[in-house]
Amino acid sequence: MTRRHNRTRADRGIPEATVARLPVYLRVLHSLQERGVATVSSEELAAAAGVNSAKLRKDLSHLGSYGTRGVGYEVDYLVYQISRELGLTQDWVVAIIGVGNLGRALAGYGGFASRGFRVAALFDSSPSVVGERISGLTVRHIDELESVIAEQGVSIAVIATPAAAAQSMCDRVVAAGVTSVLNFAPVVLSVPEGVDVRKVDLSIELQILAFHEQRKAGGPGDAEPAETAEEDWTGEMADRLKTDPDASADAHGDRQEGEKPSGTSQYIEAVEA
Amino acid sequence: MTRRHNRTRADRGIPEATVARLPVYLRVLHSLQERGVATVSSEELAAAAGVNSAKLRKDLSHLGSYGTRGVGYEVDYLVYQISRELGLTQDWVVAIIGVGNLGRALAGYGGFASRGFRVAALFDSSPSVVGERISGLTVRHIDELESVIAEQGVSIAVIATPAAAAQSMCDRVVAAGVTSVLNFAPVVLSVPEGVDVRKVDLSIELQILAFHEQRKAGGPGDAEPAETAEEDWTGEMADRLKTDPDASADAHGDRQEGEKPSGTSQYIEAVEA
DNA sequence: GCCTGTGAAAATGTTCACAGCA
DNA sequence: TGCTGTGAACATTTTCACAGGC
Repeated sequence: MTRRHNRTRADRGIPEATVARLPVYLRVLHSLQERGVATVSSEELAAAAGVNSAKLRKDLSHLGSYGTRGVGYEVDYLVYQISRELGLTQDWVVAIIGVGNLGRALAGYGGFASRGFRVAALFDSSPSVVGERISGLTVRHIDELESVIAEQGVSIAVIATPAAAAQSMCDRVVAAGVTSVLNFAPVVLSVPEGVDVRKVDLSIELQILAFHEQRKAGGPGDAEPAETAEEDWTGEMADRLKTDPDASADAHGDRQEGEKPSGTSQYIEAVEA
Repeated sequence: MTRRHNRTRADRGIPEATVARLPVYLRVLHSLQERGVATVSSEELAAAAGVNSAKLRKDLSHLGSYGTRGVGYEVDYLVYQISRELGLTQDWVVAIIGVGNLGRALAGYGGFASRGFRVAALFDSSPSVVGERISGLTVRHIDELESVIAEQGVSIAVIATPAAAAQSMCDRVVAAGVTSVLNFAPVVLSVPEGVDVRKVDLSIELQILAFHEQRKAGGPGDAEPAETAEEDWTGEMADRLKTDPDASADAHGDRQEGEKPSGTSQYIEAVEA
């Protein structure tokens, strides 16, 4: 009883794994539209999306029976169905918090244009940034956060502040009514029930790649797989691994990293385009 | 028989889901180190990392028995073990391809400093960018890609080019010897066996949030769950959904999007003022 | 008594393989 | 014949719950 109606055809319960792939299918379908392709088979679509065709068919079957046996899927129709399922047939109002290097890149990113998202406001705390015009928007001071979010009906906030400011900014946007947060700061945000958070994190991605890269060579440290517990561990190694960065307070508030490696601070994560 | 040695204690087969979480634990542990915390329980660590404690314990158990019953885990030691497992006790040489808004943000991102990653080169094709100095590095022309990758021993490439250039740049870095790629361009990259690709994609994340956001309101279109197949579909809706953006070629080669709402692009620019 | 490490159960996700419709 | 839609097998991941060491 997740939703009000009694389960129908496609059922309202689409698996998370499927939801995460629908945007990929949609992107491929869009480019097929551009190339004037009218129909596509699960095999072709799957190949272009980088998944196996059985998986693609099962994914699409969760939305309903939108294909034609012996033929394939009609591109336009499928685009419409997936868009509708993802909620892209309506507009979502987005606010970007933190206008540093990353925030600028995001604000200037035409990808929001991928229909469905409208960046309505940019916020920063630094006087040297507030008032600046970026991609057609004037950067506002975070003091205006609550009022602007309410006025504009922002429902998605993109947090692109330094790690130290992320949680407090998150708390504020949530208190102001935002129910979805996309976090680019390298911290684990905690939010109340009912609020969704997704994170994008460059250093995590790099570390995962490093893990596999190491495997291609040969096990951890590229040496013996470490048999016993204490093995080659020495207290002094702890120091080599100490100079942390992450959650370290930025002393200040909302300046983005990059320019000056202020103290030990660094980080501010990832991104996207 | 994944690796050469016969399975030992921790076994070389760490689940992917676990690998993806280790960096998060590591980040939390680093901040505990900074705060001078010497020991932590699975409950505390899990809470800070935003996961359930049973999951955390199982994850760590894949690395070995590094905890003490009745006590918890020694922070320094765990940092060392996770770092080693992730391959962060050695340095990985990184190259960033594409120095647009995003590439700059990435290049200036101190997060690489999180030990283990060293940005050794920046590449772009635009004459107006080549030669520029960013974060201590001089931007090189992509013609030098192959030679620099070989010289510097780059093993991880970060692709921050427009969608249209991504696959060809990927092919080149792979041919030059790179075996791990972090892709920020909105395209599905295809690579030969043995090469790892991870993607970071803003619009996909936003779309996933939109899906859940829509659910909080009420089903697709916020209207009837669409009973029959043809339902409210009309051909004209196809047009509303056509003017794609994403995979659309940028005509040029390596300029980042944002500045010029090239052609059909919408939103972003016009919005607000 | 407290907290780790882990079997076993449950849930989720993937792949196979084929029935059945166009 | 060709390709979708889907049961059923398989694989992975999560969660439970508790045995056992400190």
